[in-house]
Amino acid sequence: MSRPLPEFDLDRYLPYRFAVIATRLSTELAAQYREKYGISIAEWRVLVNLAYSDSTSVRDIEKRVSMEKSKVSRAVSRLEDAGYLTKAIDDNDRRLLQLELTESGTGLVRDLIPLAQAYQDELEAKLHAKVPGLQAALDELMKDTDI
Amino acid sequence: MSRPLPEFDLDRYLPYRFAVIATRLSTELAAQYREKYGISIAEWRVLVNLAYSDSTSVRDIEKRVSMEKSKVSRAVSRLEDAGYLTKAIDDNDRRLLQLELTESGTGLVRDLIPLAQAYQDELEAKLHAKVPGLQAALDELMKDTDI
DNA sequence: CATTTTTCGTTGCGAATGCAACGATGTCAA
DNA sequence: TTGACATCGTTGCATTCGCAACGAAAAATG
Repeated sequence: MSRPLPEFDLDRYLPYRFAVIATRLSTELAAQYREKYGISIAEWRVLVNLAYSDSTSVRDIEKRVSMEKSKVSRAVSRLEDAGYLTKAIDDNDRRLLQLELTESGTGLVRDLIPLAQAYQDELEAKLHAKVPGLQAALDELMKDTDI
Repeated sequence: MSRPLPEFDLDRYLPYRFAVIATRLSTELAAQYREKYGISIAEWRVLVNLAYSDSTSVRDIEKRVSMEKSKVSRAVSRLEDAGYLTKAIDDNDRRLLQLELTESGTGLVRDLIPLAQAYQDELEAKLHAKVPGLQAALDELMKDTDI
């Protein structure tokens, strides 16, 4: 007969839980963005990072979002083609790109944010008092890039 | 001049945070699994679900893990080819599959679990007292399939 | 300086992904 | 019973993905 399996509580296993929840949250949102504005999640992240952080290069975004640089690069190219941002070479370091939202891109972000905020509000309402504890835990998990 | 952007705190935005953390956790783990045992995350999930839950059909796993059924189906096929599980037709409902780990599959799970548990322990150590609050929040987010 | 090493962004490529469509089976109602 | 409808798992297909390799540029080394 085979030996018994080790004890293991799949329902508390954090990598698994995070993956499942992240997929659910993102899929829901992605549907809204794609349907209404024709952009993907990767593109959404690039737009919002340009609008709400100091990230200006592909590398800045890559680091900040833990997104593969090829994924960032392709998202940026699509957004450029759509006229939502411009690429320029950084004069101080000619390897870097300086990404900048266009008027059109800024306008798009203005439209996207209320959708995002509404979803956030919905989640926080559902979580009630659990929000601070959750955010504190997420802070901790984000702390080291290399867990 | 363009109107200002709405207020928005990207660093607290839950779908975004979950996606980033989930990617980090999974990527780290996936490297270990692939390197040591040649299996993907999708395959890992199928194996562990068969070992530690009552899921026996593709659909059970699909529901439990929020994984596309085609993804489950392909993971199952690869695992079958590798000899880790068997497919049988459910006699009560001939549309369903009854998936079952082989000896070899059970052995593999026995090897995988300590790795997974070590990672969980590491995360919990890092989170200290924040674990219960986090798990409670995750419970809440998992509650409704359709958030 | 010259040379080696590192960094940035892009691209090629094979693998994985999600979606829709499909055949087979089961369910339900007329 | 029969026909319409729903469900399960697979597969085809276009898209996306991650990784490695690359050229260009900068930094480090000597």
